[in-house]
Amino acid sequence: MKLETFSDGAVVWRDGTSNAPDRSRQVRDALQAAIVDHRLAPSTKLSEDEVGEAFGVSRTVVRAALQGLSHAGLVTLERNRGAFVASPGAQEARQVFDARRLIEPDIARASARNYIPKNGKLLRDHCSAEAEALKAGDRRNAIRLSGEFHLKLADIGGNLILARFLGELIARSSLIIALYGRSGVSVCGMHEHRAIISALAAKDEDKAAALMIEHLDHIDHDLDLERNPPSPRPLSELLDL
Amino acid sequence: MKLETFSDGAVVWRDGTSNAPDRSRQVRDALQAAIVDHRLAPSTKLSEDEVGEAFGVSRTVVRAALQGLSHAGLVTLERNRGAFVASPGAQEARQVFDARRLIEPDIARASARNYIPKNGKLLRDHCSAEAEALKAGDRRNAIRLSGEFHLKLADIGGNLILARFLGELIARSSLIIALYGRSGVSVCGMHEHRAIISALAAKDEDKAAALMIEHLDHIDHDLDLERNPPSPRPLSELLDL
DNA sequence: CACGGCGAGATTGTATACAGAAGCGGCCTC
DNA sequence: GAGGCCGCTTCTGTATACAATCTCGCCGTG
Repeated sequence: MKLETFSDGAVVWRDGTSNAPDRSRQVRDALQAAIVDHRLAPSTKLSEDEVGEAFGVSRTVVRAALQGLSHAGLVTLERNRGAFVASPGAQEARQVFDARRLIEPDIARASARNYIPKNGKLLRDHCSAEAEALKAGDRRNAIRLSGEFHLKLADIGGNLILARFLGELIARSSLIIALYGRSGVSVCGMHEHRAIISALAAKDEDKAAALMIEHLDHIDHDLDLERNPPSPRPLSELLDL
Repeated sequence: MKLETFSDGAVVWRDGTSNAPDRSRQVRDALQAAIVDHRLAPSTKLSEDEVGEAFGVSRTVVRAALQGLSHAGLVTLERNRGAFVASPGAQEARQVFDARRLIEPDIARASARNYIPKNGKLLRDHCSAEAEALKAGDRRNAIRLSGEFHLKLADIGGNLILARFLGELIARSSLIIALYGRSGVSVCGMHEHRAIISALAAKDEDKAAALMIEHLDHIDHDLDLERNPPSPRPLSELLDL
């Protein structure tokens, strides 16, 4: 399948995640998923050989995936030493959340502007899935869905560039929560998600933005950036696919 | 991009440009520079072999560089077809500038907050260099310096994550100006840069933000997003290193 | 004359081989 | 016994070889 570009700029440029038999991206996505839902702890070493063997691909492919993750800030590459799951410091954590506080209210506004009923159904279904995962104690899916909610909002907002930025920020947030989260579980107040949906449905931009700020503040207040020293060096090996 | 993490959380996150004999990054930077200052036109094909020969490296290194540029939105990769200098459509262009209008005022505010006299000197010197390049008709350097001014502001602002995002946005802006710019030359009203510096020196956050918005609007108004169809493209070869 | 299939050439996708750097342990020295 | 030096091992960095896929021109047919 090809990627079509139209003259008027209606570029439907979705990352070729779905249909492309792009092995490197598959590995990248799998690793990102594993990092985001805390199966791979910060500072875990990602040896090229090891990862390659796990996915049945050569180091070439793995390297491409790791470089992509590095660009997204989920992995740090150290020359001649290898790749490690990122372990953001307190300062970096603050900057990530500052960036989110800047971007997400604007996204919420845009979503309210662009809102159509179909969005509401999708978002509500999403929230139900979240609730279900949370109730079932399925922490992995709860975390993933919680982040995806914010991403879906960004998609509705319509600015694909901001959406991609936010994707990075959310992924990194997940790392940060893994390192500094207090409760860890109540990652994202799901009720707040529902409240935001209501504001969108009412096309109330200001309210949507305000609720988003409040929501982010709640997530932020669940962090303890002081107490936790960057983290020692646990070396775990859990790549259960 | 290497990330050094200290135990106290003081993350010094320097691009490994200077000391690292990282060939892939060198190629990436050279290509980015060539794209940004319009030596490489949008839609130009970047053949791996060709680029590799130009820099005297193997395709392995080139591929890494191209993938990085693709992630930054300066290059589009098409599977089994190769890499091309990106040719953003009108919609994408609007999104880039919308993102800048969102991020840069905040950066201006932060810069005003963090301002110390040393910054003023650096920025004024930078402006002088801009003026000089402009007067000398050195379009390449004028464009580059004009963009770098915004980046320096982001550095002063202190949020490295936003600074990196902005770096991407500025690079892409350069592409957009190449495609849709009317005058093309008055890329960035330099006087507006000076005005912003004054606002920073006065630590007047609101004024700095307002001036920044105005500045971005001016750049934006120099674009003609309607008229220009993405543009067909020749194959030029101007990689003067 | 137009259209569609087909094959040669070119270009990318992936694997593998080799070279060089970092880490580790043993051994020697003081 | 402690510390430092030097080899080995393991890993990454880079180049290259081979396979898969696409492009484009050619030729045959309707």
